[in-house]
Amino acid sequence: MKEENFGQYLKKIRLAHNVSQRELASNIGVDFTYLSKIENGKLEPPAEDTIKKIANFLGENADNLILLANKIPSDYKEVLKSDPQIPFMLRQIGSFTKAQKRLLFEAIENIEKGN
Amino acid sequence: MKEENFGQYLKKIRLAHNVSQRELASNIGVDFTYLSKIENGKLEPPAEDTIKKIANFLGENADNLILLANKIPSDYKEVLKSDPQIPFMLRQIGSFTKAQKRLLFEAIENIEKGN
DNA sequence: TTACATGTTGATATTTTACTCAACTTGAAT
DNA sequence: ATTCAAGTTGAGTAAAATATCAACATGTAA
Repeated sequence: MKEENFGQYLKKIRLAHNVSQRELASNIGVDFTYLSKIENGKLEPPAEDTIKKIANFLGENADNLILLANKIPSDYKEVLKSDPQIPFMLRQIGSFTKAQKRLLFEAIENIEKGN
Repeated sequence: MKEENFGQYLKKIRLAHNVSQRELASNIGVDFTYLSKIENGKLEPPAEDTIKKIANFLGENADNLILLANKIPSDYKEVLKSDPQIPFMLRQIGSFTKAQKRLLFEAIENIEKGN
């Protein structure tokens, strides 16, 4: 199962919202030809800020789009720096099995609920 | 409690290892004057790759150094993309109280230990 | 006092990122 | 056949990121 790339996904959501390249472009403040090239994989995905504007205009989740673009949302920095254990934790999670991840998500649910 | 910056910290660990700017520089493949400026905050911290080489040469933790440089280790991308719930989780954790974080770290410990 | 190791500074260079602009193509409606 | 909206392509560019090089200063040990 090959991963969908940014360009393909952008085109898909843009069309799903019935928006032309020109319309999207003018609303987010870039040239429409730039979007064309991105959708066709001729250029790399845009900067994070531009991606956020796209997400915003199309009502999509910005984090997803940013990660698809192979970037890490820069907001995460604050979270990661807020506690020195968090970076460490993230690496641990990276080596978790699916079952362990499931347990983790459950644990988080419970912590949130205050159990 | 003001946060220590990259330059100050670099200088500290470099000296702790009794290494001159020239020695460190030549071992990681940059000009030593560049290190000088970084240590004195005249220039921004180096690229992630360069930071990794520093960490490696000085036997320090790369993630720490990279985060100090106000960057996110790009390795985290894989973890974040490995499961769509992880980015979401990270944001949740960002709004956790200290107590909740403590609970979370405990939970992770237990998951690892297989309880 | 010379010599040598270390560190600093100013000017500049290189590379990468993130785009723009002008020209052209394609397809559908009039 | 013309027009018009939409999309594509090639060449070029501006700014930010990441450094280098030459010159000089500073401390210290021979």
